Amino acid sequence: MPELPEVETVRRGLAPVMTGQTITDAAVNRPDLRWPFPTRMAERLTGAQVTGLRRRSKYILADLSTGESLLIHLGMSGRILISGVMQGDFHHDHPASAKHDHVVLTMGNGARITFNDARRFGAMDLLETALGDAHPLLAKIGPEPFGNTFNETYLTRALGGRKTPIKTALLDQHVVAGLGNIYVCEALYRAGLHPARPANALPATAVAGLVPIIRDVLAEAIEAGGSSLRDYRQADGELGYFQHRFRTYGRENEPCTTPGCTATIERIVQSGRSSFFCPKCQR
DNA sequence: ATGGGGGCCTGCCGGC
DNA sequence: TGCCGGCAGGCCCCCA
Repeated sequence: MPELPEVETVRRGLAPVMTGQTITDAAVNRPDLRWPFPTRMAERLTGAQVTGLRRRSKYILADLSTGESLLIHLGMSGRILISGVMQGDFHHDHPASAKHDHVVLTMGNGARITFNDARRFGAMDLLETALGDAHPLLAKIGPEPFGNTFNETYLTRALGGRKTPIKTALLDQHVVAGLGNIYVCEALYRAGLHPARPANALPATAVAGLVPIIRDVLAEAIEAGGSSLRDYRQADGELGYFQHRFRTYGRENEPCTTPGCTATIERIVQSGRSSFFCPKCQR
């Protein structure tokens, strides 16, 4: 499910109900997700106060008063839902004991934080907060797209020498953090770049243009609460609505929406993933 | 070092 | 109604 905008939306939803609260109970309903949970995870979570919620790439990090941080990745189908507390004007409840509810945290304020993941490509781990990005899953991830180190100079170097298609390169988390299949397709459409263009053959102007385009598409998606396909929800149960602004993703055979363009969106497969693009607008 | 493909899982949808 | 293939927002790992 989740790319950077969806993960950031979930983080923002969790922050007000988790920050400053103590985890009074941790129900761990299976031994693993993609990998085994860390030893005694439930015990290490119970009684800990959540001092802050951060995001790095597509990971959520909950810093705990114990000196550890809970690392969460949603994989493809992971969801986090809040229940048991009033959320704004509405109370979104979550059916008790739903299928694939793998971890449920109960907070001191009564909130229940449920991690549900049908496909179990998600992950959870505990690491020493002081380790920072030294965790194996974080160590090799590229710069945050909204950070200063993600700029034209950096991107030129990162793409240089890479013959791989620009689509594949931008999907590579070592190049830039947080992009997934949807937002790469949308960014390349905005940039007017064909997804099969070799990454190392882009003109300097195209590379320079990608930096603000990537930031814009992600920022707009965050503002819209992410994109809701299939089962994605914000943590409060609300749907995101950026999917209504897709120009290419999932629009195979539909008309290109660029004013004056009469072409239809095409789909190709690159590195086993669908790429959607307009053959006239993207070269 | 780069890149391609397999594999991990479950669910859903369309076609027969 | 049922079965089957194809597809899905991610990413690690192995191989060339």
